[in-house]
Amino acid sequence: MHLGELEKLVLKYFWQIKVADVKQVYAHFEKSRGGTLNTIQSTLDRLFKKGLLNRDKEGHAYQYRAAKPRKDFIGELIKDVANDFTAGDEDSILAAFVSLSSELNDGQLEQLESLIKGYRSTMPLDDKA
Amino acid sequence: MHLGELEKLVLKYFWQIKVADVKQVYAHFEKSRGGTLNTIQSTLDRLFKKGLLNRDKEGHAYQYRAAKPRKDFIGELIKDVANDFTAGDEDSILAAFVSLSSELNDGQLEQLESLIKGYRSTMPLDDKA
DNA sequence: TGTAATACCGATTGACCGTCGGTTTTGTAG
DNA sequence: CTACAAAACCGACGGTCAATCGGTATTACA
Repeated sequence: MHLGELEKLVLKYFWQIKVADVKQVYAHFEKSRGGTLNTIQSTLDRLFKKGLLNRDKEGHAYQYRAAKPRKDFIGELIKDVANDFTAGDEDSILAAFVSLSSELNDGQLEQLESLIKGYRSTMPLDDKA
Repeated sequence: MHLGELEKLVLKYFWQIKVADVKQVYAHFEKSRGGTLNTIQSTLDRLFKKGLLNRDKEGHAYQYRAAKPRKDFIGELIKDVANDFTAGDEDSILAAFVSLSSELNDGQLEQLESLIKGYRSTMPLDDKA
């Protein structure tokens, strides 16, 4: 899944704002980067067609929403990266963790460790996920 | 850093093969996907210009090598993804871990945990990395 | 120094994003 | 029910970039 620069900005905006129609999105980006409402329109449409935004018509305009939480989306993208570059006989997700780990300092490692403990106590018996 | 499909394949190939010249790479991909030697040539050149392959001339031909280990490269890509989609006030790398964590099953969590223990004992005093 | 091997250059095609003007559709007010 | 305004939709264009490949320049070595 490849996203353009504006698409990324818009998606990030939706994770903050939860719901918005085209005019709201346009109002938000107008000052910071110019462009016309139509540009935003087609960007929302492209994101919708990519399955990254949902929408339902409410009165005149569509109300758009992020189709999935940011965490899920980032997780998928990372999985894609890992799959793209990991040999078929490896655990690509674990490989991704290993790759990322080298970027961590000690404090972050601590946080990560407790994070994992949290996960393991939350779903201790689910090993077929 | 955006890579095309062939570029990804070639890069993966180099992580296996370590060193190769254009003819070798061409020989490898000729059967599986066709194309001409020139296509491989320009792909290697593009990867070289992107800094993903190194090369030195040896006799007639360049000998190409991956410029960095696979793990480093994946780590960077993941960092990019995290930065692209994480709000400025967050720890994007940690956020990436959190995102990825939800993809893990219990067995993988165990492996990850011991992995982290390994890291922490390897560099226990380096908290400014 | 000639020649074959190789690198380099340039052009083309096909995606895809950002951009926007113009037209069609549609909700709603009167 | 109809007219109007608001919004969606369509189509086009420019720019970027990967893949492709033919042709030309370069170069190592016999």
